[in-house]
Order: sequence, then C-alpha cells, then structure tokens
Amino acid sequence: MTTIRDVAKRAGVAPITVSRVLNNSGYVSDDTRARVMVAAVELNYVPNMLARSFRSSRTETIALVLTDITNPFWTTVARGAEDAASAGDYTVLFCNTDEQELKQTKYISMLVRRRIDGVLLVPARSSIDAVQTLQQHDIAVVVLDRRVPGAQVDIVRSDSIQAARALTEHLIANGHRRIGMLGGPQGLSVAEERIEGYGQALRAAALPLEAGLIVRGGFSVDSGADMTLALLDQPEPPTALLASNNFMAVGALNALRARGLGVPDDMSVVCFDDLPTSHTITPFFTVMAQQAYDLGRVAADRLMARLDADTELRPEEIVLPTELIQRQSVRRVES
Amino acid sequence: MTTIRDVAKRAGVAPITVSRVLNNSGYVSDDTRARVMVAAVELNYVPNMLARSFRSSRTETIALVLTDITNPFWTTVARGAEDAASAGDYTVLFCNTDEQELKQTKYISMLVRRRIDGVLLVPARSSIDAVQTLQQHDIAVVVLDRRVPGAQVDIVRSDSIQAARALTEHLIANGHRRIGMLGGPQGLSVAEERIEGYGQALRAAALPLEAGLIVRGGFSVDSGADMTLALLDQPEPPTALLASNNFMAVGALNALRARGLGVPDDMSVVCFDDLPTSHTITPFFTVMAQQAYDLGRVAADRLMARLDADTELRPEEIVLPTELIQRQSVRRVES
DNA sequence: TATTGACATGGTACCGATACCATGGTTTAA
DNA sequence: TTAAACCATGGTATCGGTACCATGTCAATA
Repeated sequence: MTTIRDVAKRAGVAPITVSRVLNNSGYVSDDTRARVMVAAVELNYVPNMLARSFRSSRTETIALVLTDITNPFWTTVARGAEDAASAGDYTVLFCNTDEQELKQTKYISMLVRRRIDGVLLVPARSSIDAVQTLQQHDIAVVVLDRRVPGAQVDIVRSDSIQAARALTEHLIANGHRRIGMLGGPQGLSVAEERIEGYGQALRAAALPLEAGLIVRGGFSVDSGADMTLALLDQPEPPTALLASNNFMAVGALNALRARGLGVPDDMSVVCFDDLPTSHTITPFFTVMAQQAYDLGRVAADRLMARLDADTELRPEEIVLPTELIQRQSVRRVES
Repeated sequence: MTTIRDVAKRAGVAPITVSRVLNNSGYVSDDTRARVMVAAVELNYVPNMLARSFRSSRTETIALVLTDITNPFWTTVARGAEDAASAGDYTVLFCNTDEQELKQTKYISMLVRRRIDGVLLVPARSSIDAVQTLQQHDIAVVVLDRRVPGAQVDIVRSDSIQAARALTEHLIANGHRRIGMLGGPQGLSVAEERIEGYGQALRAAALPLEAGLIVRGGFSVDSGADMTLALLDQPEPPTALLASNNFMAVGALNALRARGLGVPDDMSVVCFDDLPTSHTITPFFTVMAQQAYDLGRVAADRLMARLDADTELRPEEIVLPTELIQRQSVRRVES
C-alpha cells in the first residue's frame, strides 16, 4: 500500500507537503502542487482515512440513530439526512434501536469508541442519558422528532400538538363527537404531545375528554390493532380514530376489518405520517404529513453547522410545519 | 481522554497487557485481568477504535451499497444485513447509488479510503470495475441480487429466471396469451434473467414471443407508468402485465387508472418483490416474493465468514428460493 | 535430569497521517 | 532601511493502540 511518504519521495518533497496538497491547507506553490498530484496519480495513492482520523481526531462521519428503518417515514428521514451529509462530505452510519433503550445504549457506546463526529438522535426513551454521554465525549448531537427534557441540545421536530389538534378538529368538523385516540408509548414527548393536541381540540369544541377513549401502545401495526380492539370493546365505541402514526393506522384497519367493520363507513380513521405513494397502491388515509425528508436534511445540516462552527453554538429548536392531506378515510356523520 | 497507558499505570501492568485483557487475546491471569478491568472502569476508559483499526488494519465495519433504500424491498434487505452484522459485532455503512454508476464509484472510493473490511454490493451496472477495485485493495466483496460477469466473487441472489417463468406460467394458466413484459435496465442481470424466464414460459406454452410486448425501463414508479402506456398504445395491447419489480407495478396501476382501466378487470398485473403488509393497506398484487430479509442476512453472514476465514474462500453462488403469492390482481380470461 | 510447551508478562517499534515549530526567501508597509 | 507580514517548505514528535519478539516461570513429559 503506498503511503504519503512514497508520494513525497517521488515528487521530491517532504511528506507534510503532500499532506498540504491533499488537504488544501497551508501554502503550496502551484508547481509543487502539480508535481505532487502527478506523483499521487502515478502511484495510485489512496489516502488512509484511519491514519488521518486518528491523528486529527475527526472522522468525517455522523450517525443517525433511529427507531425503525423499515417504517417509510424513517426511511425518508434517513434519505434526507444522507443526501445532506453526503453533500457536506460526511458519511452516515445508521443504527436501528427498535425503540429499545438497551440497543440504543449499545450503539451509543459503539459510536463513542469510533470517535464519530456527531449524532442525529431519535431517542428511544426521552431519557437524557444518551445525549449526555455523547456530549461528555465531545460528540455533537442533534435530536430529531422528540424532546429531551433538561438536555441542552438542538432539536428538529414537527409541531405535534398543533398537528394533533388540527387532525382532531378535522374529525370534529366532520361531525364526530366520540374520537378514539391511539396514543404512543408513555413518556415519549411526541406521544404525549399528540395526546395533548387531541385534548386541546376537544376542549376548544367543548367536548368531554373521556379517559376511556385514550389508549396507549407502541408505534407498530400489531399495537395499533390491539388498541383498536380495546376501543371497540367499550360499551360505547368511538366513531372515529386518531392514530399516532401510520403503522398504527394500518393495524387499526386490520382490526376493524377482522370485526367486519369498514373504513370510513363504520369508522373514520386519520393518522400521522403519510405512506409514500410509491408503496401504497391507493392512497387512502387522511393524514397529517410531516416533512420527513426535510426533517432529516435540516437536522443533518444543523449538525454539520455545529461541527464546522468555530465557536460553540447555542442549542436551538427548529420546528417544521405539517400538512393535512384529506383522502378517503373520513366520513361525515350527523351530529 | 484516558488511554490504555493510563489504565496500565493504574493497574500496575504494561499497556500491552491491558490490550490483551480488552481483546481477550493471549494469556492473562485472572488476577491481572480483574485488576485491569477495575482500573478501566475506574478511569472510565473508552477504547479508541481509530487507533486500534489503524494499527491492526481491521475496521470491523462493512458497507451495504445498494440502489435505493426507499424501496421497501431494499429496506428489508438492509435490515437483514444489519441484524446479522450486528450479531457478529460489525457495523454497517449504507450507501445509496440510485442505480447511478457515478455515485457508486464515489462511494467505493470512499470505502477504500476508510479501509472498510468488506462490502455487500448491489452493482449499479453489471460492470466488473467496482468489484475489482475493492478486491485489489483487499476488501472482501459479496454481490447481492445481480451477477457480475467475469468476476470471481460470492453472489447471493434469487433464481430470477425460474421465478419469472413461474409468474408467466401463472398468467398463462389463467388464460392470458398476450402478456406484456415491463423489463428492467439493459445489461442488468436480474433484468435480463426476468425477461429470459418470461420467454422460456412462452416457448414452453408454444406461444409466440413478440418483441413488441417487451419494453424496458428503470425500476421506478414513473418508469413503470411510461412502459405501461407504451404497451397500451400498441395496436393489439396485452391482457396481462409482468412487472420486473414492485415500484413498476405501482406505476403500471397508476397508468392504467389514468386510462380508465381497472385491475384485474381490464388488465391483470403481477410483479416481483412484495410490498410489506405494514405499508400496503390492502395487499393486492399477485407477486413473486423474494426473501428480502434473508438475502441481506445470508449475504452478511457470508461476508463475515470470508472475513473471519483463515484461508481464502472459493467464490460461491447462493441462490434463495422465491414464493408465488396469489392475490387479487389476476383475472381468469377465456382463451 | 533435561527438554518441551503452556502460561504470563513486558519492551520496543511502528502503523500513516498531521500538529507544531522552525527556517528561509520575498514582498509590503512604516 | 528595517521590521513586519506573507509565502513556501521541511523536521520531528506524536496520536493510541497492536505486532513482533523476548523473557521467565512452572508443570508435564521423555
């Protein structure tokens, strides 16, 4: 394997000069630069990033720690982050936590060992530990999608309260009075906020907030189905459901179908997070779409800004808008 | 930042002994091991993988170079690869080529600079260059999904010819005589093989192979729509379509819908690669499903076997079975 | 008893780049 | 004219681990 020294010898300069040429740092005359370039090409020189990173302690790598890459919402976020990082000459490492704190801890410690430059983190729980561990090791962090109480950290997210409120109001405007809420895990900020927004809309419409209409579970198809069945088994079931994400909504649909109920005829269903039109054959759900691609892109840009900044940046909160897309899963009822 | 030397000093041993403890290599007495462990914990020692990788020239990292992570087929492959790699203590780097050779070249060169241990490669074109570049730099390669003519390399793939033949036979068995083939890009082995299997089925059934019924394009929704329109504009359009992947099939559906044609009433449609049930609300397409998760898992396992092997392994071809899943997109016609 | 090999530990060099400092020459400003 | 600032290049140490080789103990074996 040819090294910087081989190139230096061939070009008749010192290794450090080759380094300067390759990194565009310091002063190098055009003549020397050309000679070095030629020598490098002739020797088919490939820089050893390990050596460079080791010495300079910059890996030019960031990590995206998220919950589940198989959810198209996160896939899109990942794509946005990768495109932005790639444009800034950073490489992205993806880590799936499956919403499990243990996996998250394992990944975080791996990232610290690797001396990664920065992390885009979707915290598995809203615990502050992961953020602190990273910050203690001087690794830049941008949190996505969720708040981390008490942490001094950048956050890029959508306005969940407002979005949930708008979705709920849409149902109310269509005459629904008993709306079931399929909530996310306890203690997760997005989950709490969506429930909060739901509550705000009910209060604003002077509708009763029934605890029995709010159920909680994970962001998965199975959980969505379970929660739906629980709501259906109530003495007075809701006429509409608000699912905290796309997978839950699909689960709800499955559960309703199993009970012989149709959407929207027997039950209206709305949810967060659209499914890409390339996947769903017939776009069907009325959804509150988050700008998934932008979420990833903006977060990556912020992280890189932080990495390239000369001075420490003040933590910032960036809130992206959401968009209500009306389709066929809501029926107007008489109220 | 505490180093191995700090730990050694505290434990009263030589740095190399600490290294032995941390890597479980060589002989270390239980007593010494315990002392070192304690010292490491007390000092909150975090190994520097950069230094280790630099010296040992093993990064414990593999890359998955694929065409488009937003296609759920590839997402699933990625998940399979990551789970397997993770179990073997390897980290995975994902790279999207979008089927563009330029991007692929850029990524490959980045991976070489990073001295990655191995690459799972879905070649953007069936060119041998990428494989050779990697092998020249002593980076292990396993090719996924596609053949690379002339390359001495492991391949993990499904049997496309057989699968396409079976799909076509399914259409023929349902009375279809004029079957349109939405083919993939020229020169891509999977694309060619699917067309080949289609042809075999026609020949076996003594049906004419009309060149006009075979169109080619990319593995995208838009391309699927374009190809479908081209077939519809023929003097005697087909009664069934075979799409070379899931996205093309969605595109076909869109195009048919735009022309006011229904599936399966006016046109039967089958395709390769299922869409996950968590995404599609109503599984609809009759598909030839590949074992996407296993494809990734098996490939990663093979790559790791290659990396851990003492001797050079002979290139192997691993072919995974596919499964025909019948749903609602095929209509029986009178023949 | 002598030899062998498993066990346990350490010394030193080195992986390939860059940080830091030093050295001249040339140009510009006071 | 002289100091300061810029330009161009090099020497050397060093980042934090591991490879390689050396050394010594002790039990098993011939």
